[in-house]
Amino acid sequence: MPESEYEVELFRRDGFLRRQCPTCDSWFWSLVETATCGEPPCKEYDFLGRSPMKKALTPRAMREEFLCFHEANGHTRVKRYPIVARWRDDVFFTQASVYPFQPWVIDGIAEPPANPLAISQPCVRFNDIDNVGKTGRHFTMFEMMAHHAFNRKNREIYWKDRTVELCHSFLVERLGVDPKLITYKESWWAGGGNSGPCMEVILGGAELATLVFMQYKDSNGNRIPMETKVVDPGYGLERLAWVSQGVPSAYEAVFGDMLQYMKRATGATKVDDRLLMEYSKVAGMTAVESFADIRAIRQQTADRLGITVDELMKEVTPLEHIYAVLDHARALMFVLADGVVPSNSREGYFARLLVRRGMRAFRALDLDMKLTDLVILFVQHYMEDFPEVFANRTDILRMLEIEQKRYAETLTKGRDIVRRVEADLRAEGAAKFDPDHLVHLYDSHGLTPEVVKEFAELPVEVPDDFFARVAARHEAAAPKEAKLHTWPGTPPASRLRVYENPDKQKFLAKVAAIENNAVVLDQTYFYPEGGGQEADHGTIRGYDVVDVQQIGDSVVHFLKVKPDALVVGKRVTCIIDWERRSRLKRHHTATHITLGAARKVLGNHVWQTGAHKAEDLARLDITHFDSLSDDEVRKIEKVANDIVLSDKRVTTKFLARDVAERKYGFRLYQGGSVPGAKLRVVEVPDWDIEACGGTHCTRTSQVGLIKLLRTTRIQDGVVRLEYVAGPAAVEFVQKQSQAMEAVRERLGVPMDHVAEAVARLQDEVKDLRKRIEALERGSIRAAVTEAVAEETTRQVQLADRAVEVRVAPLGPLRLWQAVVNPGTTDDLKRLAVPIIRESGNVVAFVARNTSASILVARSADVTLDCLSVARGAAALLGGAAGGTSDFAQGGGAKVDEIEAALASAISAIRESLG
RNA sequence: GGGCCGGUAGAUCAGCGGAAGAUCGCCUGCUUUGCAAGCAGGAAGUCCUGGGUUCAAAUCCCAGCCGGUCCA
Repeated sequence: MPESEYEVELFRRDGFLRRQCPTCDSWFWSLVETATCGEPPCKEYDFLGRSPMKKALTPRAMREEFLCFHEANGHTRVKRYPIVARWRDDVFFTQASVYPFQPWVIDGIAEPPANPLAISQPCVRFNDIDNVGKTGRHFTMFEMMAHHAFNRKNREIYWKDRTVELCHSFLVERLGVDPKLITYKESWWAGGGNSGPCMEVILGGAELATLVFMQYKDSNGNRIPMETKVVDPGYGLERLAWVSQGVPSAYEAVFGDMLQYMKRATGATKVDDRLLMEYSKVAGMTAVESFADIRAIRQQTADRLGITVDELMKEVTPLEHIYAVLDHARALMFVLADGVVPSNSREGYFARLLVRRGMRAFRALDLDMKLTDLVILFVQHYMEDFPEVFANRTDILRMLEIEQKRYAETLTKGRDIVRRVEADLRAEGAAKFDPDHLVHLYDSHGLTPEVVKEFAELPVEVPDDFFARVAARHEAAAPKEAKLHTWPGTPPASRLRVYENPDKQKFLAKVAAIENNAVVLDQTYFYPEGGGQEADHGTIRGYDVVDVQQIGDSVVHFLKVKPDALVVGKRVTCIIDWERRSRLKRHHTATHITLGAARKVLGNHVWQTGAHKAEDLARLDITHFDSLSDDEVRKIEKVANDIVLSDKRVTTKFLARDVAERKYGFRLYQGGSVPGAKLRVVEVPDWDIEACGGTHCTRTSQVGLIKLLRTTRIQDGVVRLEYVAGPAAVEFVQKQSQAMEAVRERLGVPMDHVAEAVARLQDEVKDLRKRIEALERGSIRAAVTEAVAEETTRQVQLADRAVEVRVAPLGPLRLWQAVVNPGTTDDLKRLAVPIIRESGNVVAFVARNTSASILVARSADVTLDCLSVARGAAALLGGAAGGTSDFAQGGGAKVDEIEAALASAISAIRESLG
């Protein structure tokens, strides 16, 4: 790496020296000679118990210190961004302070809210979740503080010199750190498609910050200089607070009161600080990648302290669980406050993961406590700095309660499942739960090996590669479906003018390009499919337009047939199918109104996760933790229609992205990420505001009736509403009342008695069916109980018809035969069962339908192999038979052979018994 | 978005190609001073829906609906 990349003014001015670390070979800068670069594993923490900072600061104080310092140095303090990154579709969560500015701001498309700015951004990362609680430094949720400067091509704010200077003086002047203790380590940063040089700021063996100078865009192996160079430093708030306090672990520094509360609740005996410090030191030295690393840390710590690993773990394990549960509760509070609904997919799954891990930690601690208990405390602790956690507390706690209940149910069920699996294992003679069973129990039933261990009596063998085995079951890749309508290559650019005049129904345009059925015009008022709204239809010089798609900078019209009469360069008349457009418009505005209604009725956690507006139906997917009750559906429908009737004005306007975000917040991003510097903001006043590119009614009253048709829970945490509006609603209501009227007429009752009448009919059918069965049985039984002296024919009632059954004495037994035509196997069964329930009977019945059936059965006290008899007869029918020696059935396709098959069965029986 | 598991009596589930079952709960009777219980009998089923394979499907295959679970 060339030295010039890193040699900043501060280093020259204050006389920093550049040296290479003898252990890790990396280059670093410091004021005095130091043995190594100062960062683990070259050097271990030496701030524990003796902070290099002048004051011990809580995270809150440290945050304020940082933000004030940068305000004093020309930065504007900005509010934190949501922890759910709804403005982008490549990630679920905000994982760094720069995420809110990617991609629009750093690509130079949109303006930042201020420049330069200072922020403390809550982030979540789940890749280290296994280490949380164990390493002294890993969290799932943390605050990344930063002072960002976005250097545009013609407007440089500041770059490396000032960045390092700010960092240095913050540490030295504000936090009172001896400059001789700080080292700046040269490194290279890459992430999210960008890269650049960076400097790691090391103090007391800990990395406090990474100063990233983002200046390249990496695209397939090439490093392209960015037009906007971004100062992207990341200061770990938790890390800074920890170092300032010099306590044994970051958790001790961050969780303060809550930690004391938990320690009291568990009655955790005071653990020797020295032990924890050694543990943190060793953990700090290790890059933790697998459980083996954790094991190594434990061993090494124990060795240093001169105790066994067991002795160490006895002290430390309860604390690890306490740390984890505190971390998870805090992360949940933020994640749920920002509108994540726990679910089995997407971002919701991570919330579920936190709940389940948290509950398991409580179990391990043997504590009768819930995450909600902790979250209530965290809300109180954070409400001053983050009032939104207080505002949403009811929603947060409700979702947590439900989630806790669900996991409790999973565990209750799990206990039974484990018992059953265990019984099967014993039956097979297995002596233990092998890895395959454990993987299945986890993957399909959510039971971790530790939970299985708890429920099982057999020994449980957990393989070290357990999670790798689980992962191996999830490797199959999903094929992407191709788009229906495409243009080969890149179509020529064209102007989309629908926003300039959304009322234009007819216009002239010049044909710019033609490719098969696809046409590009120089300008168009056709709405291309987008934001869940289907494309406009219509005609271009008489040719039917069946689809319109935005492809790059172009709008492509797809025609029903190849437009042979169109000529490139010629002007053509274009007409939009206005009936379709106005239906789409109504459904789109109805969608915004309904979303607002769902939010109002169900709560603030309701977000749109998808929507589709067609001509005759609209649907909206929202986040919600349960399926909707009839009452909730009715309420949403009522509230939505109230808004329709209130005749509110629907406004649309273009706003700069940062202005819109500042003014309306992130509720704007309902439909997912929206591209561009400017957002089109659609507002139903006091009701709903969204960034939306669709076409809309100008007043809510134009939507007409909104009729909810049905709601389904399309996955855990997501409910789909289907509804119609305007003329589509009228059509639906007409069709439905017509259908209802037809039903009512058949029943011959007034409309309000229809349900009752149907219920009565159902009961009647049930009753009749039973009576028929009873009659059948009675008639057959009557035939059976009569004495038989010689061969006779008896009539037996079978459902709707009488069947002739012949019965003949056969020694002390009675032999029954019958041909049921038409008849099925089931008929034979019903006929035979009452007979063979009595003693001394043998039956051989055949039936004819689309296929032929035979049944041979006997009473329990008769000795006869019915199965072989049936087999012999079925062979004649061209089929096969099965069953047991006392009850065999079979059949075949040769329906004309039933008489012969019966005769053969009878003679086989006579032979065997005679 | 994808993988895996499941849907049978009011509840929990067994059965997994040849007569729809168990346990608990429910009803009736008997036993018991009472309770807990015991004994005998009984009611209770669209085997999720629709196609297919088969002589025959709760059972096998396909599609759908519903639920659970894991992964990204």
